Amino acid sequence: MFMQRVIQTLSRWYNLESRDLPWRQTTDAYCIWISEIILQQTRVVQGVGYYNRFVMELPNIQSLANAEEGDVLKLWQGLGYYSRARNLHYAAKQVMTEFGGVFPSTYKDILRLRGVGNYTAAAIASFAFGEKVPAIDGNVKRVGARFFGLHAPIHTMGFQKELFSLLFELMDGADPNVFNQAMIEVGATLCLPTQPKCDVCPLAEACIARLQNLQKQIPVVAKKQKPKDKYFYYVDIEVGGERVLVRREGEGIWQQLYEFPMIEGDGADWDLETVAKGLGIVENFVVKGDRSFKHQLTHQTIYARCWYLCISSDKFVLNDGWERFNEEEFLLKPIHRLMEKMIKFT
DNA sequence: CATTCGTGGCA
DNA sequence: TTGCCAAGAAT
Repeated sequence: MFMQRVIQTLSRWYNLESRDLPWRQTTDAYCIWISEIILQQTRVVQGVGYYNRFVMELPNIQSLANAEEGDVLKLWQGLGYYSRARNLHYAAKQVMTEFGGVFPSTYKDILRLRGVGNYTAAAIASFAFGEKVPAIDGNVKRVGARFFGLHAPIHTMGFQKELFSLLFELMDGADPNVFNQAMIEVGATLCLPTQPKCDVCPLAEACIARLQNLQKQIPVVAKKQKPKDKYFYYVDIEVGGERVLVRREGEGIWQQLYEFPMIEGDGADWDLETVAKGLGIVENFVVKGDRSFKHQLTHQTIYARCWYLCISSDKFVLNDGWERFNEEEFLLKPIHRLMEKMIKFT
């Protein structure tokens, strides 16, 4: 049939033209799992280095389950969405306790793991175990919407259910591994949001959006809300050659990562005296520098100002939760990009 | 169903 | 400079 030939063309294109990526060299469910978590909302070029370091350092489920959470976070340093690292660690323990140390091999079982949702479970089940289940990520949503000519907004459940049904039917008889990988690959390299390369696309002859010239109208994407402003005032304190850090607690952003002592402000141009008092610093100090920068997040913009203080003596008493780090120790602790930027300032 | 989680590249 | 958003999941 026509569709069967299109899928053959897709498969042939994938085998000839797909990128050579490290996680495509293995059928080890553990490695594929690590790669899928790393690649959530993350570009391949950014994730590949993290993947190589991660599987080198923690090559199997046992080593990850037995690792310290701080070491797992350290491997994640700078990648963002740090709950992925904590969930990964938690899920490794799940595999040890709930699955007897053997990585689950079905979509249904894989879905039980913390941090593994619809897409990731389908990806692992099809890539590592050949299970027939569509893996629908952002790429496949775009490819599918255009290929089937779906006008529903891609973030809705209605779209998700219809696409799942259509893909499940389309992949009948195909190799689930190759089919899913190929759909993702088409989205990542050809079926781009703007300027899709329809002239070299293996799906072009059957693509509704292309046949009706609707590539600009499909997929229908919801507008994103504007970022809100937040103002963080940090102090970089040096005490006797050591720096002061605080570990973030609670439920918010960057939880369990280290940062300079900070108070949140309202946007007014606070002076260092006010910030220091707000942090409970009453000893004499000397200002060594004053740097500020803007940091973009998904739904907020953080305006951070960093002051570099030198506390004059060893009489300085650390507040509760404050810790001292020398340069060597400091680099071993999990820190995030914001911290790295600040350190470059001082 | 809407928000909240990072980071970096690019038009 | 600003906006967009990439191999999503949890709440």
